[in-house]
Amino acid sequence: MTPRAVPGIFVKFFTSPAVLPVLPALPPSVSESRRISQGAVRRLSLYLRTLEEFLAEGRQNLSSVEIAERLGTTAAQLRKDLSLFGSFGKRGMGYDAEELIGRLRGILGLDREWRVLLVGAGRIGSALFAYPGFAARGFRIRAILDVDPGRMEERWQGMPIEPLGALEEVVRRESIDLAILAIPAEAVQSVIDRLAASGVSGVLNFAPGTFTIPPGMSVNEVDLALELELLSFARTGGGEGGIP
Amino acid sequence: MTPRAVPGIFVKFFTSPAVLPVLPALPPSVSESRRISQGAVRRLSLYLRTLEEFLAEGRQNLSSVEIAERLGTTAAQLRKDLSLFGSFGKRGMGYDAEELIGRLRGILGLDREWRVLLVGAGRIGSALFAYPGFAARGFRIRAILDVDPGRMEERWQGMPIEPLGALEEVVRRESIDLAILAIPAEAVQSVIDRLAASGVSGVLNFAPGTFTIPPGMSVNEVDLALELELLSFARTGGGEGGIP
DNA sequence: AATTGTGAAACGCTTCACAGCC
DNA sequence: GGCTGTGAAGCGTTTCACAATT
Repeated sequence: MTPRAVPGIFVKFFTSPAVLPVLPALPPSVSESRRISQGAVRRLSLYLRTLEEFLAEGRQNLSSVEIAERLGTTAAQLRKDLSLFGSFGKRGMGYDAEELIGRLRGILGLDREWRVLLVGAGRIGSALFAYPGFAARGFRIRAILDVDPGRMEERWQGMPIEPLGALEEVVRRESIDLAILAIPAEAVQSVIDRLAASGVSGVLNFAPGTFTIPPGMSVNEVDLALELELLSFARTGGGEGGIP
Repeated sequence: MTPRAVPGIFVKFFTSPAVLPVLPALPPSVSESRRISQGAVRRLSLYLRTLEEFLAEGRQNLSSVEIAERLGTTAAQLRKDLSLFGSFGKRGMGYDAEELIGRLRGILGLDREWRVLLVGAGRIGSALFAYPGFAARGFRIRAILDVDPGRMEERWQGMPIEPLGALEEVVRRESIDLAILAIPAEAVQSVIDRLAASGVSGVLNFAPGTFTIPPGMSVNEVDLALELELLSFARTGGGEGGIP
């Protein structure tokens, strides 16, 4: 009788597979609500990364075929994905790398800074704190929380580790937008609820489990063991298992 | 002109979205090759986790509705997924938790030990080395490699950090099945190639980038920044960006 | 009476193919 | 001539609904 449960995927209001709601966004006509699949959003991120690679190589003008080829996808897929948000190329010419990068950043919400709270200062928390990929995309870790009072003396790059009890205060003080949860599964539900009550509506969670997501909140789950299980399945070939 | 490129997904021989090839597996008739979607495999992992939760609570007999409800999916989806591999329930009765757990473990290849090589002893490598979720699923880290010669004095839980140059020797010595890559993106391609040449055919890679996957190899990419970008997209609502 | 397993229908995503534009 | 943007076709996945089974 779980009131609102959620799988290893994520959610906002949700329908079944993994769909993010999107407001007008204005491509075809005017005000018209659509839904963008998680797959499409993931691909937009990959297009952005690939364009940055090309730009670093000095390639300014690119066709959908070139971009798609490098990524191992198809040009039609790329053009269809972009067409969900507008029309960013020139017929006969292709795309301007710099311009498309700017557009994608805007679409993905990467044209601003995101103020991030790290909850959990264990090994995973420490690795994420130092992960350069976050800062490169505008995600700034502004505060660190941990349950263990023994950690309160520590400073990470000058940043104090504050007690979990201070969550609400810290969220307010630092105007936190998003939280990263690197804590044991047992602690996740309570932290999610407190974050939601404090107005934080985006959470990246690394502890596997089934949680109830408050309405309006987006939770993205990363289950590291599950990612390895995909490989054990692939290497096993589906495993015998069979039917009697 | 990349010969064989790959997106942020994974691959074995692959078709477009994300499909794992599966040998006979024997449900419907007999020898007949099918393909299981990555989504279905992910859900099987989630069913397994949920059944273990139920079993820990003392619930032995479960209906598809109960399992699906806890996970936030539908009973039809669960039954369809299971039917890809056989028929594991009793009509009118539901599923026996213990038996279905065993079947799922077999299907996912979790009924054995996997000998894992950790490449990269930086912060992420260190977090993964200590991650308890891997051991709980039978993934045993048997060796650690790093480029930095200064690390060679260290012992992690008694395990030496060996030089990257010893990769081939270590793979042979420890009969490595799978590798986890926690190294800079620049180093990934060469390590993938050397692993493939040494007979390691499953890789979990944490460095974002576009790589060429040798035939027969499965690579699963986890891009931590991309997981946060999904949240920035969700919170932005697709972002203005708009069309001129 | 309850619940599975599964064809068939519905749905959504990907690919095709070409009109429209540069 | 070359390449984008997009309706329509194709295809895979999810949902429905019911016959089969305990």
